[in-house]
Amino acid sequence: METHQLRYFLAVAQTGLFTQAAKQCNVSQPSLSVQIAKLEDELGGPLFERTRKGGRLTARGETFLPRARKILEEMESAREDAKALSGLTLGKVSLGCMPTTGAHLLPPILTAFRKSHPKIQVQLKEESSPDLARDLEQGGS
Amino acid sequence: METHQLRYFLAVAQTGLFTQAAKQCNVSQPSLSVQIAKLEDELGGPLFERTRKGGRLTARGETFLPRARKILEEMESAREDAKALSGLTLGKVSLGCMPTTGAHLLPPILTAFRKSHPKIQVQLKEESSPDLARDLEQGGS
DNA sequence: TAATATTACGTATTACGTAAAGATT
DNA sequence: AATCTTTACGTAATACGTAATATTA
Repeated sequence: METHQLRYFLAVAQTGLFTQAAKQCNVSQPSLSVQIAKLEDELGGPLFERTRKGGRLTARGETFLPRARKILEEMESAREDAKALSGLTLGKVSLGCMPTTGAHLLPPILTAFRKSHPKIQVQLKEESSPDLARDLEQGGS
Repeated sequence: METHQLRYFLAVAQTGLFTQAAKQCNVSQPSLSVQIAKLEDELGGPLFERTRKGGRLTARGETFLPRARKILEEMESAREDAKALSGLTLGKVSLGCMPTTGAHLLPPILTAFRKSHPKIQVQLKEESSPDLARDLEQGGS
C-alpha cells in the first residue's frame, strides 16, 4: 500500500471517473488505473465496479474509503506538526548581556541549549568576557 | 512521505541503531539512511540526533513517532478489513423456496442483493415461477 | 581507534506517458 | 457508435547495494 495509491483511490471515489481523477492527480489515466489495480490486488478484490461512465464503489471500496481518507489526513497532520517545530530548531539567536553576570550564568545555559537545539547559531553581542567567547568557540562553526 | 520510510523510521526509533534497523527491514543501511534523510527533509528537520552508538529521537522525532505508528497500524487494519470481505463478494449462492411465496417475496430481495454484491452468482433451484426467472435474467450473465 | 552514519556511483526496480485495444451502454 | 478503462511497450525517475569517506566518543 503506497501513499500515491491512496491519493488516486480517493480521487476516483470523489469524482467517480478515472479520467477526471487522473487529471486531478496530474498523472495519465492509464498509470492511475494500474495503481488502482495494484491496490485492489493487495486488498483482495475490486474497489470499483467499472461502468461506461466511471466507477461505482463496491462494498470493499465503501469500507476502505473512510480508512484511506483518515490515513492521508493523519499524514498531513503529522507533517504539519513536525514542521511546526522548525521555528525552534533552525535559525540564529543574537544574545546580549552584562559582562559580569553573563560570565557566570551563561556557560551552562548555552551548553544545554546547544545540546537541545544543535542547529541554532548563537551570536553574542558583548564579547568582553573570555569565558563566554571560549564557550561559544566549542560549538564549532 | 512514503510507506517504507515510515517503516524504516519506526525500526530506527525502536532499535536506536541504523544498522540493526536496516537488517530488520531487509535493506542495506545506507539505503535506509537515505530514506530517513528524505523523510527528515519533508518534515523540516532531523528526527534523530546521530551519535556513535545510534540515533536518539529529537523533539521532532518524539512527536512524529506515535503518529507514524498510528498510520501504519491504520493501514494494516484497513487492509485486513478489506480482505475480510472477500468471502462475501465473490462466489455462488444456490437458492431454493416454495414457488408461490417466492414469486412475491424474492424479486425485491434479489434486486437489492445483486446491487450490493454484484459479483455473486445467484442460482435458483426451483424455476416454476416465470417472474423470478425473468428477474434473474436482468442481472446479466 | 573502533563503530557507526553518510556520500558516490552504477544497477535494478518501478512508475510513468503515449498509443493501441478492449469493453460497455 | 462513442466514451471510458485497460493493456503494451519504451522511457524516466527512484530506490537499492557496494565501496569509500566522514564523524564521533
